[in-house]
Amino acid sequence: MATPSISHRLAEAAVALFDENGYDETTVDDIAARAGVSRSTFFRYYRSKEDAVFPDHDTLLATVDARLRASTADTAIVAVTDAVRIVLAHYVEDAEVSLRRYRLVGRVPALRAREIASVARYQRLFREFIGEWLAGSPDADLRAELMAASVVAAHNQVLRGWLRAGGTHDPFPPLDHALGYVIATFRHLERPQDGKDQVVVATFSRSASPQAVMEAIQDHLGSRP
Amino acid sequence: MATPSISHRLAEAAVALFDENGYDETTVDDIAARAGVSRSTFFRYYRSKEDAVFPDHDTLLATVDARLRASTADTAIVAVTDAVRIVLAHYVEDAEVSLRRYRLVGRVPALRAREIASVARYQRLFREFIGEWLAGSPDADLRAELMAASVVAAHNQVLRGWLRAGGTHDPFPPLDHALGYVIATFRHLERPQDGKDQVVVATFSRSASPQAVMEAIQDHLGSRP
DNA sequence: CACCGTGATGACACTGAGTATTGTCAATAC
DNA sequence: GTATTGACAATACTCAGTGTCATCACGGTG
Repeated sequence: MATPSISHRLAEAAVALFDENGYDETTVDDIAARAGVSRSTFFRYYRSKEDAVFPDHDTLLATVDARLRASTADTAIVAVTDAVRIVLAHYVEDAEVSLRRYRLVGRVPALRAREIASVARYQRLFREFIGEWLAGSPDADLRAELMAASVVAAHNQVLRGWLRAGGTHDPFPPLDHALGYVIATFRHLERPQDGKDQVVVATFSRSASPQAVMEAIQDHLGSRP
Repeated sequence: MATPSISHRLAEAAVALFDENGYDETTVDDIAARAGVSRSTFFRYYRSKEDAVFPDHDTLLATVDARLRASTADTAIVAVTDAVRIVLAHYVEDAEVSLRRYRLVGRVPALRAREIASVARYQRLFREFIGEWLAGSPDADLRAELMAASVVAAHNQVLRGWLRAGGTHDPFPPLDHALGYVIATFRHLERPQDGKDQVVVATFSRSASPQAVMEAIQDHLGSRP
């Protein structure tokens, strides 16, 4: 259409003004004026000034939630990696906007706080999903918490690297690497299929003393009480 | 002294009023009036309404920072666990206040956001410290990010459990368990001392097929590229 | 064509957080 | 005794966010 949606015009006006004049210096009136609507209309589309910077977070969160829920215990790991890829893909799709927002968020504490809060919402989602997946196994809550935190941290690390590099390279190989790392690290979280068919690998240095071997074994056993 | 510090009176008045009348329903004027000072005095002691709920976060953060900086690469793990214990100890010291705040934060989204932001600051601190510690090793940034996230997640999991239980039990054994778990999980993050003297443990199910063993080994190797 | 319901928008008023400025008073220094 | 400093109060201001009501465009209906 000739005139893009009001919602989109508002978001664009907001980011442009924040960029030009600074966040605190820009009033909602300014944004509404630039978008050619009234102040009240702004608040009809966005609950707050910050909201205009993160227009589609709720949608994305719902998408991730849906992807996680559309899986069984057998496909949990795939669901998690898929969900993370969805999020990253969302940033990559609109690299222009993502980069501008990244620079903006870096300069405005209020926006940084907002972003951190939304990251926490993803982490909570993953935690709940993984918690259900692991339910019944020992330390399920703890493990779910740790794995959710790691998954989200891995995503953020890759995303930040991509943003800092100016959104130039393809971030999915790094993401796969990072997620592979997380999954390998947490592989022993998976519930043993039938309790007897586990495969575990151990190697010993030929020069290792029996004491050193014992300590390694104790550490290993100590982590699964 | 007969009259406690104004700062303390303000914080107490704030939490009391938030408890009685709700957060949004309480104005800064109310808080100041209850503390027997003027509105402007409130803002002299706290930058915002939320600040009054988390009076000593900055101090605690500085303490943690100091503890981390007062360590070398050799003692990094001890420093991390110590730092986490400092934080938990701070909550336990004043269980009364911690519990009241926990209930309050659970009900007020604005406070929850604030708390999440301060958790992020701890995580950042740990990430930087661990990053320096691992500097030079492959994937140092990624590993630092993951371990910091896990350490913080472990702490929060234990803290939440303690708070939900009403602050009754001693949370340090659970913390040790959780941290032990994290450290065991990330043990292979430690840089090998001299590259040849590692001790690694591997066990195989007697019924495992050679293929299963090979897969396990490949997974193991895949996590250290 | 006149009428009517509906949904989007604007105009406006109000509350309250946070800031900045200025004034006042008391303690301490000199 | 006077000057300086610092803690607090008083006041006015900006602006985010909420709520209410009027207006206008519109599509359908009689």
